[in-house]
Parts: sequence; C-alpha cells; structure tokens
Amino acid sequence: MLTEERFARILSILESMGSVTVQQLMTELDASESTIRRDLNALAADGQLTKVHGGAILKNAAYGTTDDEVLHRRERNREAKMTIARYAAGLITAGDFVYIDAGTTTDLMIDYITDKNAVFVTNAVTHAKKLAGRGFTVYILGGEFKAVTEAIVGEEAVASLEKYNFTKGFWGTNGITRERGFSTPEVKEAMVKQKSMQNCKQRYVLADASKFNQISSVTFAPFESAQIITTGLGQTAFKKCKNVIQI
Amino acid sequence: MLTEERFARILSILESMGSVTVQQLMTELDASESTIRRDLNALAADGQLTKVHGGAILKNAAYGTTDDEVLHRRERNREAKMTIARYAAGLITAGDFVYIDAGTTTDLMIDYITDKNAVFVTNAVTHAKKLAGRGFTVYILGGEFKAVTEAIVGEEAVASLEKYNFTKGFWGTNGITRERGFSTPEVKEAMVKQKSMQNCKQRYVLADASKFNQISSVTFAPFESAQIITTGLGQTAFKKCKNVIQI
DNA sequence: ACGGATTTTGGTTGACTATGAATGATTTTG
DNA sequence: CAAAATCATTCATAGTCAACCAAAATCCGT
Repeated sequence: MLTEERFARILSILESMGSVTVQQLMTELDASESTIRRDLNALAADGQLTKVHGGAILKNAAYGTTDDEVLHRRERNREAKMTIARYAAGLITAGDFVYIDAGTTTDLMIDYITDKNAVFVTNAVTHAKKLAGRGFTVYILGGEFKAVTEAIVGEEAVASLEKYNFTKGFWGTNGITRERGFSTPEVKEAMVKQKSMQNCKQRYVLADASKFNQISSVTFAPFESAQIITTGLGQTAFKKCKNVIQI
Repeated sequence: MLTEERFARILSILESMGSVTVQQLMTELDASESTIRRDLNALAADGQLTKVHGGAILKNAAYGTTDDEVLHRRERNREAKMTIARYAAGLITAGDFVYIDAGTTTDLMIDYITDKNAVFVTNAVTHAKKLAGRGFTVYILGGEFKAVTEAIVGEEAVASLEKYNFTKGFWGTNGITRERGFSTPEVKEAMVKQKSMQNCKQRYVLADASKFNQISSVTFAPFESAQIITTGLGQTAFKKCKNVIQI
C-alpha cells in the first residue's frame, strides 16, 4: 500500500472514531508497528493529528492544552478579520433573512450584528448558539454533524436549504482566483456553500488578503457571483474588480 | 482504551451528571481504582474538574454559586437515571438507526453506548456533539434553534423528520398517566417528539418514578404507544402494565 | 534492462510509561 | 470511638516508544 494511502486511511479512521490505537491500525492497515509509528509521527509533525501514548486522537480533541498553533494563526489576521466582520455585520438591516456560513471570519461577524429584526439561518452550531444567545431568531440546517468543524454538511444539509430564499448571505472561503472562483478543501462543505449561495439574493464572501490567488480542492462559486469584502490588498489586479469591496 | 479517551469520557460523564464516584467510573470505564484515581488527579491538576472525597464534581459546581437548584435536582435521581440510561443504551445494536430526543436522561444514555455501528439522529446540539465526539455518525434535525434548551424544535424540525424511519428511538417526558399518555410543557417540543415517535419502529420512553401520575401541558403520545423504561416504582398500578420495563 | 543510490519497511533493543495490586495512612460514617 | 470506605504511595508487570539496522522495494541514469 502507498504511504499516502495509509495516511489517508489513518486520518479517515481517526475522523470517524475520534481516536485510534497503534494496534488497531496495525491490523486495519496490515502494516508493522514501526510503519504505523512512523506514519503517526509524520502526520503529527504535519499537524494532521495529535499523538498520544498508545495511539492518536483528533487534533482538536486534545483534552487540556489550548492549541497554540491555531490560536496563533487566528491571532495573526485578527485585525483584518475584525474590520471585515464589522463591515459585513453593518450590511444587515431590519427584515433581512440572512444565511451565515460556518467559519471563523463569519463567527466574528455575529458580535457586531445589532439589528434585532433579522432572522438567521446557519450550518454552524457555534454560530447558532451565539446568535440565539444574543436574542436572535435562528434556524439551523439539518444533516450530518461533523465533530471537527462542528458544522452541518452533506446531502441532507443541501436538501434542507431548498426551501429558503435568503435576502443576504455571508460566506468564508479558502481560495479566490479569477479563473477558479471561490474554493474550499472539503467536498461536503462546498456542496452546502454552493447551494446556500444559489438561494441568496445578495452574496458576500469575507476574505482577508491571504486568500487571494489561492486555489483549494473544490470550487463552490464563480468569481463574479459574489461581492468580496476584504482589506489590505496591495497593488494586485483584484483591486480593480467591480465586485471587490475594499474597506 | 487510550488514556485520552478515558479523560474525555470522564469529563463527558461528569458534564451530564454533575458529579461522579470513583466506583461508578471503575465499572463504567472498566479500569482499576488506581487508574481512575490517577486520571482524576491528572484532570484536577489540569483544572478540568474538582476532586472531592469519593469522586469528582464539575469545576464550577464546587462553590454552589451557579444553578444550585438544577444541580440538586440532578443529584436527586442520579442513581435511578443512570440505571435507566445504561439499560436503554444496551438496547442499541449494530445496524440500528436511532433517534435520541433532547433531554438530560437521554444525554446520560450516550455515555453508555458502545456499539459503533449504529447511526444517530437527534434534535439536541449537545447530544450531537457528544455522539460525534465519541466517533458515531450523527445527523441533526433542521429547524428553529432554542438557546435555553439548545434543542431544535418547531415546524421545520417536524418537516425534516419526515424522511426518516428509525429502528429505535428514545425519549424523555415530563408526565405519564394512563389517560393522558406522555406529556411535556412545550408545544414546539411536543410536536417534534410526536413526529419522531410516529416514524419509529421501537419506541422507548425513559422516565424515573417521579414522572408517573404527572400531567404536563401537551400530550405527545398515548400511554400504550411506547415501552417505558423505569426503576423503583412502588406498589403503583403501573407496575403491572405490559409496556412498563422495570429494571 | 541493468546496477547502484535512495527510500521504505519490518524486526530488535533498551529506555520509558501506564497499569493494577498491595500496603498503610487518612477520612468519613454510624 | 470503631468500622468502613477512601486515599496516596510503592512496586512489579505489561505495554509503548524512539533509535538503530538490515532487508526489500523503488527510483534513476545509463
């Protein structure tokens, strides 16, 4: 079996089980202890999982320690993201029926929303909690619940989007290019983003400068299909695009 | 079992029970007293729980500042609820398609579920998280998200139940009488309970003795429509009912 | 297609860690 | 106060781990 294939299967098993032992992987992948250990070390070094005595657990499932790396990465673009989030939140007005996509940038938005007369739909459990906690009416999509991202994705989620017609919607993205549009690494997530955008009148993608000229695995919408809210673009060609709102 | 896995389960049980004894954890996690003690020490040192003589309690519960009433009420029927939860969890077998209703009793169930080959649907966000965290496949209902109960209720939720055909389902209730069946105080919750029961082959209502002879605002199912799992019924007439499983 | 360089793999070793049982100290309960 | 339960400590054992080495597979230029 190919090394990369083992990597993929280890991650897949981990994804579905939450944790896995070296012994389990030995029998499951029919490989030696040494090989499994090497694989786990490689994946851990790459930040794909957390090694523990006896096996491995999902990255975010580490019981105690606060993930320093994620925390730091979040910190990095915080200022830019906050500015974007504040602007986006300001776009919501009374009577709006708003879709908010899962993700860290959209999460920030919620703190800045003031108008109490809007109704929200989201596929992120954390967003739903936050919105409901602030007194908004919130609907959540039905479908497969993913532990890692705490978001609802897949066919079911897409189906439950069918009935909604949003006035405004806000999405995150991993990559933006003129040719390949907006892209994200997960197929199931992409399906939800795509469908939710289709049923939305005014579409806004929130993206800091780092997302431009990146292409991720799955495109969920063409470049022109949404207004892009961003900050600090240098002298790139994107500045001149009609649908780029630079704050 | 992985050490980290034990940590996670201890915290999970603690979360749903408010408190736990070393003895309970020994039988539940199938580990020695030494191991449990070491785990509790580790988690306490890490600030994840508060150790007390005989076991552990939730961190913030130590000073009794928050939700004293809720904690006390939880404490009261703790043993009974655990017994019921354990029995109910044992009913789930490989290949089952299981609905789990929102509520504290059903929450406890999750800690006892062992069969990894069942698929779950729930209207409780907390249940979904817990199940997904333990490696199960989980679907969540779509619909209005209520901040207080962290559950999904209302018309939308009922509609999203339409497509499912469960093999087994587990519900909580606030009241049980022979005449008025199972009842609960919230209309929107009742709708979800009613619809989910309709689409389920084997129905189980989990109820400690205090629920019998109580009538709440809305009836969601007739008395005979489900097996009732309970403990410690005295010499009441309910003992003789065919659909009452007394453990 | 061939042979040597590189990578990958699986086994072995000794160090390290987790576990469970035993012991006696400490606390709770009646 | 005395019995019972709980607790911290210690110790032997089993399991896990990184480091090393040799065999196998893969790669690459000829």
